[in-house]
Amino acid sequence: MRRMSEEPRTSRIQRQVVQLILDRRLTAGAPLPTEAELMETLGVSRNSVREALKALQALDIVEIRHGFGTYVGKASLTPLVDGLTFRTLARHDDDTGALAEILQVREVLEEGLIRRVAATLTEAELDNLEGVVTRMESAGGTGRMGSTFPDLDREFHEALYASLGNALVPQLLGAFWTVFRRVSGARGWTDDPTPEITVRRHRDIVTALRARDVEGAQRAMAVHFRGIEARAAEESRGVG
Amino acid sequence: MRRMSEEPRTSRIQRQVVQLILDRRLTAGAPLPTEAELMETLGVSRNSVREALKALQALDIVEIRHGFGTYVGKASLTPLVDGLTFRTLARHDDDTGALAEILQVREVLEEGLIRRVAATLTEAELDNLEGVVTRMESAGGTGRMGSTFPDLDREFHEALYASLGNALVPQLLGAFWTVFRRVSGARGWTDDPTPEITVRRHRDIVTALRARDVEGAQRAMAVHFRGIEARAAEESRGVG
DNA sequence: GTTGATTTGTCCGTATGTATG
DNA sequence: ACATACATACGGACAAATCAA
Repeated sequence: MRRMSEEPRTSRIQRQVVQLILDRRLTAGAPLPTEAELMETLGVSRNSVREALKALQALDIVEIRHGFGTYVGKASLTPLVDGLTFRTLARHDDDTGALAEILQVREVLEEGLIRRVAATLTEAELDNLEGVVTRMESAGGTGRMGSTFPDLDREFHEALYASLGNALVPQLLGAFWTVFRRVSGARGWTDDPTPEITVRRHRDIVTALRARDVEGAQRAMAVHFRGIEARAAEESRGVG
Repeated sequence: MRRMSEEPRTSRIQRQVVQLILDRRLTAGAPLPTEAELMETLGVSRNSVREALKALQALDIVEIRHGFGTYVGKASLTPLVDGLTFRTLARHDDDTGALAEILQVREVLEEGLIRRVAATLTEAELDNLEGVVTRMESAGGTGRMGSTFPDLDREFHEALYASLGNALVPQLLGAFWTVFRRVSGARGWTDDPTPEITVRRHRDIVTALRARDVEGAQRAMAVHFRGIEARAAEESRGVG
């Protein structure tokens, strides 16, 4: 007769800590019991507590501040970023494939999302978007492309879907964007060689949105992604 | 004179282990150095090694088997599932909001994706989809709904996008699906009260696809999601 | 089936670094 | 400068799980 294998202590502690957060209705930033308190409450050693907290920290469910305390985390999508980055970098065989998959998901998402915001975008929001494009233009025109240009690109896509009121959307898109950029950096890719064209793609999107042309906006977004895909393919060809 | 705060040891070890996997071109399932070897190679204590490995395990970048060894993980999207589940459960204020956000992302994704597969789906794949729907029908018709019905629903949506050749898509959809189901379970929601309608929605999708009616397929998918949203809203209203 | 070797799981005690007052 | 509270890190020890002889 073999005893059913029990759950590992660390996993159990992880669940218990999560349950504690849920039960006490703690929100992000709220202080958690100290390691010593958790040791006593749960009846386990410090090592077990620490290993469980480290795992939860990796998921951004708890945040540990050295010499200060442990707090409820923001549960951001950084674990997704880390995982996707690792996946992409680890697939040496199917090099450009993993990035292309992420790009396709982003493309499908944004082409669908832009249809939904096209009708609800206010003039003020359109002005804001146009302002971002103008800043992209001046950033790209001043010779060498600083770190601001990609950030403005990200800002554009985030601002575009702000009116949806869906907090998950910008986080997901931001996660994909960050993975793309990290992998690009790790592979030593050059910056956008034709920023003027990229700026124009964005301006086309705003123009279509201002005209309340839903189909045109989606088409402009699709064209934008064709450019990104072509560039990614070009870069990976140049490296491989 | 204050020394610049150094990077925490555990974080550094995490990066080093990841780098080791990348440098040695290890793929999922490949054995990693033992804790003792890592201790010596990296010149750190066993606890530090273990905490780093626990964090990487939470990200599914490494897999630890008790009494056996440590291996390269599959880098699945389970961290995303854990994070989204926690987020949804932790937001007591905006209860149904977090689930609705996930549902909206899934909806935008699937409505866009079905357009792309509509043209490339083979007759064999359509037959397979129809088979899944038929099994759903019989599972729902036999009185009480076992655990097979939701699984068949998931199988349908996964098989639908298999021809895309994008491995990320089914994983992402599967992650959203799992979160939805876990949260439903945690809230004690009942099973689908009208399985016949759900089955019909799926059959409508297959019918449209078989007719190569792209618009119709997208519309059928949209209708399907309207039903899911309505049910979710109903359930959360009944609980709240 | 038992034993032994290997590897991870858990615990303890101690010392050190960090942030706050 | 000092004291307190807390997380970080180390070394040693034993328990539990797995596999192979």
